[in-house]
Amino acid sequence: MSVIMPAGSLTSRERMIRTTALLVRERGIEATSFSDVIEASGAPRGSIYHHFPGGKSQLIAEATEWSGAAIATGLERALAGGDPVAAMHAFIDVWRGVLTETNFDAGCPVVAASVESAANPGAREAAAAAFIAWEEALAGALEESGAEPDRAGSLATLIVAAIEGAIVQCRALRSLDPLDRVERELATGIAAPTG
Amino acid sequence: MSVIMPAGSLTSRERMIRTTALLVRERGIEATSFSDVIEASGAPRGSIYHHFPGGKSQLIAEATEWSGAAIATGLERALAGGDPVAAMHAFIDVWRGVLTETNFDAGCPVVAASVESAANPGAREAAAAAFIAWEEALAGALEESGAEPDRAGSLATLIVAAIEGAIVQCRALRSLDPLDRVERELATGIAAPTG
DNA sequence: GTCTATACGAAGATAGAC
DNA sequence: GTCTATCTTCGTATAGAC
Repeated sequence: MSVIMPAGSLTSRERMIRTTALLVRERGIEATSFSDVIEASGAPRGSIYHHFPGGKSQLIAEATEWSGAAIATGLERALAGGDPVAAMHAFIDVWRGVLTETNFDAGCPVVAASVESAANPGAREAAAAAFIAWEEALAGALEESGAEPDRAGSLATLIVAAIEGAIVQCRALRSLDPLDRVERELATGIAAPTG
Repeated sequence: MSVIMPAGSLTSRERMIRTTALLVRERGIEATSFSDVIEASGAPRGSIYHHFPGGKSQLIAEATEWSGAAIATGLERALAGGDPVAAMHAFIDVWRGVLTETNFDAGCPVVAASVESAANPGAREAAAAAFIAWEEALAGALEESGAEPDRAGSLATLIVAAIEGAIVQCRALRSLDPLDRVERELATGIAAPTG
């Protein structure tokens, strides 16, 4: 890669990774082919194995890693406001946007990586790392705003699991209802933690 | 199909559907081929398009439908005891068994149907029907045991979403921790519903 | 870094015999 | 209801020129 990299531009390699992530969140891993990535990204066909000598496994793993990091960044930005409940609403709003803008065709690429991890161990590892990173960020924010350290971790896992599960349901039902319901229940549960 | 059907036996067609469901929960839809189903079920190759003239789309849709119904049956049986919280624990225990017995290779086939629904509209519809059926059963039981009708529905959605999301995380992490944490949080949340 | 050409296998699907 | 054979398409991956 050249040392000169104008701000805002993307290398062919980066475009391929982003495009792969976008395709995977709609079709899944196995249904996303090199041809699809080439066509959608405009990347040159001959450079696939130059940039990704490990072939599709490597491309998928890197796309999953990129997705996990991108989502983590968005989550951390929301959490920086200091209010975990408000951050959760903002985070859910982003997913609402993804679902409606794609007519419920897109979901979370990290979930796809887990569901189709049998032939993609690298993607599975990247998915695991993503879940851990998201939940650590959430748990830290929950603790800072007064949650018992013992419960912050499990509450963070509940939030991530419920949102991801709701997204899956939204895609199947082609409706935002599951996400709306989960948001409502999570908000009351976090605001009034008992037990 | 013959009229004579000894109890406990399965037709070739039924075996194919069950086997497909088991393969899909491990590999996903796209990574499950006819050859895999033939080999794993022992079904004769020449009968695929006899039983499923709609090809793979039909087989996948029927396998998703069967999975949804099987899980609904298990859930309703657990709920028949009259204690929704106990039923939830029992339900989660079943998933713990699936995860450990398959060394975290298997998840929920209905989730796979949603994630890979782009090329499988029939599977998507079957997944949607499954989610609705599970949540109606849960919501009914929650109402009967005293939950406000208004909240029973959203609580049922939260439970299903959280468990499904936890299963996805368990597969990625190869650990039961996410399911354990979600179970704990759900139990306290249902036992002490505020808001 | 990108190109073309191609090898090679596997997939879903169909036809026609038994 | 099941078999074999085959068609066609598409997938990943590689080789070697530019």
